[in-house]
Amino acid sequence: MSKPTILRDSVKDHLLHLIRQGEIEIGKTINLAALSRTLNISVTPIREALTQLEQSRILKAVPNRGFIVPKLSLTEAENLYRTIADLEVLAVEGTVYDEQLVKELRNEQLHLQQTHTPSARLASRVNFHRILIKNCPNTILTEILHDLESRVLFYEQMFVLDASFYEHIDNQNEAIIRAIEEDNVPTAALILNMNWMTVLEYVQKQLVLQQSTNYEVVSLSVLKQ
Amino acid sequence: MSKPTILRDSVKDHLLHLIRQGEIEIGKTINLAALSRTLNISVTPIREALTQLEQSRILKAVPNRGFIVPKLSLTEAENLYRTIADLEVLAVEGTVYDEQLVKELRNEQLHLQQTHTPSARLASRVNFHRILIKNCPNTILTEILHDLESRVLFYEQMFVLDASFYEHIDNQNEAIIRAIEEDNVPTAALILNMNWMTVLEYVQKQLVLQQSTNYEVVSLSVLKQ
DNA sequence: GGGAGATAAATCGTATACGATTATTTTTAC
DNA sequence: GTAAAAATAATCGTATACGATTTATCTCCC
Repeated sequence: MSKPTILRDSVKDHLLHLIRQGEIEIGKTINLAALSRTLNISVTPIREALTQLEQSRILKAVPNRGFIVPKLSLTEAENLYRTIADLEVLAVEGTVYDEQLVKELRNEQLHLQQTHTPSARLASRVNFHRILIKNCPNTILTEILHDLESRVLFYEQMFVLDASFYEHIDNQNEAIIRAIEEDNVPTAALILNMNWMTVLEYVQKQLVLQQSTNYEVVSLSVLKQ
Repeated sequence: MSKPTILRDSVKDHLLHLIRQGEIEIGKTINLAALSRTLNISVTPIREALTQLEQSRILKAVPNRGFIVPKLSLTEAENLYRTIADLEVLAVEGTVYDEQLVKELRNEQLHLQQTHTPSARLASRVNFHRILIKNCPNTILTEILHDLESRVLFYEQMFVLDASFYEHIDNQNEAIIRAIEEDNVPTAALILNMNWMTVLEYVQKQLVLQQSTNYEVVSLSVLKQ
């Protein structure tokens, strides 16, 4: 006897997928009527899903205008990534790593090394972190982490991360696994924190670049006058 | 130029108030039609608010039956309070306590000492913690804490906390303030953690009591047969 | 060509309607 | 009297309708 499908849950998954694929542009209103036609359902469950994503802070509701993916500020990026790092360290410290779990980490690490498209790499990186906290007994903590990671995924996929970035990540993941294998949790935690700080630095760099690109566009249009 | 009122936000506040006042019984479906009549609005924004509270995990949606306040399990209580304690310690470690903030803490502590009804004490205790993290620069962290505390408030108000509990809290708050005044953050953090563990122990005790009370009721009805 | 104002079109947020499901009440059988 | 089945009422989740607001387009004037 299977659980009934609630449309808002399906819509929420679909929306998250669209967001993660970068198919929703920052600042642009998500069009309810278009979504309704695409999904062939009414706007009611769509709105319910959207308001849930608003509650998650993945989306922002602009009254009378609709729902948008908000721009990520430098400050918010910093706060998000620092919090993720801190929480994941807590989760790792609360986890017992048996052989099976280490094996899964190793497999995902191998997969990350063998994968070459940005989206596949991102997915693999995400999986690595999911496996890392998979056996954490504190489900509240893992739920929060899951939510926070959902929030940053969109921005990461947007910044078509390059090869040197993944080489760096690769090395850090490797070191994390090794520390875990040696039951050296403090070291694993330390490298894990560094790992997230690496991501933060990269995202911040891209945000600054993006900002100065926008500034140049504005400057050019001023010169046109 | 003020922001337009979005009904679901007002409804959400109202629902949270009802929940915190214990006016919604655990496990019983929240009646949409009754709420619609009470608030004199349609069920649409009510459902939007409810689905947001579902997303917050304050409520649970039971398909085709509606929304309920879920029962708090011992495990979940432990995970919630441990996570709150850990996060609040992080927030305190990231906060600079100036004279003004310490003064506010002192005032709230005095208020807690002078207040005698359970609901006023709970409100004061909550305020104390809010002031404690008020100047934390990491707004992501404070948002998460705010959400987590919302989740446990209902259960705390339900367990009409007694005088010895508040005496204990009082002492711990006093010690936290003193440690902060001495710029001794590690000690403040330690006592803060103990503070939340005290609350956890009390809530767990009440949950166990409640459980055995329910067991007795079931046993009596079996004997009747 | 650009800005301002007016108008039309599109869209949002909420209300209402309705079929499906659950809860409650009534009826039937033992 | 009790349990099970049937009938009825209540409610949920979704679709549709509609007034309010925003966006896009058009026209006029400088």
